[in-house]
Amino acid sequence: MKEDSYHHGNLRSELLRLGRIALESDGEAALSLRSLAESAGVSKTAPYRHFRDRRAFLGALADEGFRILCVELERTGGRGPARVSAMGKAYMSFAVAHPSLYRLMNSQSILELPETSTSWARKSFMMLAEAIADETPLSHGFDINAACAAWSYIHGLVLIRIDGLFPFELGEPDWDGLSAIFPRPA
Amino acid sequence: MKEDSYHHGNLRSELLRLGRIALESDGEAALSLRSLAESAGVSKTAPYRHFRDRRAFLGALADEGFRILCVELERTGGRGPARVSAMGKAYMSFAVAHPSLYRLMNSQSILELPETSTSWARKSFMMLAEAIADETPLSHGFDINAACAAWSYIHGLVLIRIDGLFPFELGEPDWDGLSAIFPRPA
DNA sequence: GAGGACATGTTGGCATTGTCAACATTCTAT
DNA sequence: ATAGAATGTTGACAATGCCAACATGTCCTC
Repeated sequence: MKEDSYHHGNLRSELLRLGRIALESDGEAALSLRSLAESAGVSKTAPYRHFRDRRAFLGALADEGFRILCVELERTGGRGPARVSAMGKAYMSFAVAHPSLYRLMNSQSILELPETSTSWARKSFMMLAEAIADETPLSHGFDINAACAAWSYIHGLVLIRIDGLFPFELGEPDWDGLSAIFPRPA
Repeated sequence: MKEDSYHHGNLRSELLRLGRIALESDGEAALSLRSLAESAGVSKTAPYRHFRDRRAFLGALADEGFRILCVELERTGGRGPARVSAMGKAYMSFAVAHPSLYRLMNSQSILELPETSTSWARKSFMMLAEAIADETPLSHGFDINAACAAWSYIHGLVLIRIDGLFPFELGEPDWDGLSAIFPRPA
């Protein structure tokens, strides 16, 4: 654990910490393992002892992100419509707080990784889906299409906001109406 | 225009053509101006006579994409609800046909470019927004929040589909219900 | 404790890429 | 024809991902 010992002691978590910072300040494309290694005061290839390659490192960052997201979704209280809108808000808050991380977490090449992400990613989705299912009339049970529709809407809102896609001023989304929109009667 | 002349003759459009192909086959991150130049049978720095830098090249690709999208949205006929759902379908079809291009068109760093995209990008959005406005009760007029909500939903659906985010089988979205969902009465 | 397996870190190197500067060739307009 | 603008080429530099070979430290076993 010494500062100047041959072994760093915490390199893996230190790289992840620096990676989070670099990711949010300059975006994924600009993130390089070499420069992170330098920041950590370690040689250029040291990171490869902890991550198979750059993609695996990004996968680990994304995995962390999903874990945090799960915690924040879990923390939302309430039941029924209130819970759904609280989750929508929490989801948006997370994305606005960590926009590059949010993009990374939902990027194709990262979610393709077999070893990382999938479980936490799936869990965070299931939390949303279940909150929506609670809201569904019981006769319908768990409506996968309604869950996907709701998620699509939130995902779209989030991206349009964090990517600055919308060319006009926007008010706060109508979170309270969220559960009223989905699911709709067939 | 000769094959082996010093001047290529069509380098700009040839690079764009090759760029579209490379973009869809390997994704944006793997696209390199050097390799495109080589494919075009031209030296590694020739592209810089036509595009300021890599980002500007991607911007030109995105611009083309928006132009095509506008054409395809324009082509959708109908009025009222039918037009809205037709546009939703056309939008999705475009994205599914050119997923990497769609991602590029909606990426932050590209839309930041001052010279490209903005006008066509804005136009394609306005087309969607106006179709939705047509559908809005006239007393409401052009409801920017409703337009954004509808766009968010479609954008989310598209990304979830092209990025393969959804961990379950999905049915076709309920396009016919689209205009019934947004706008909703305040 | 001695010694060896294993984890972790380092050096040097290679290929790819973006981009610049300096130079070459061709086209266009006068 | 000739000057100047377009367009293309060569050579170079720095940054990066990643590999191989080697160094150093940790830890477990005897």
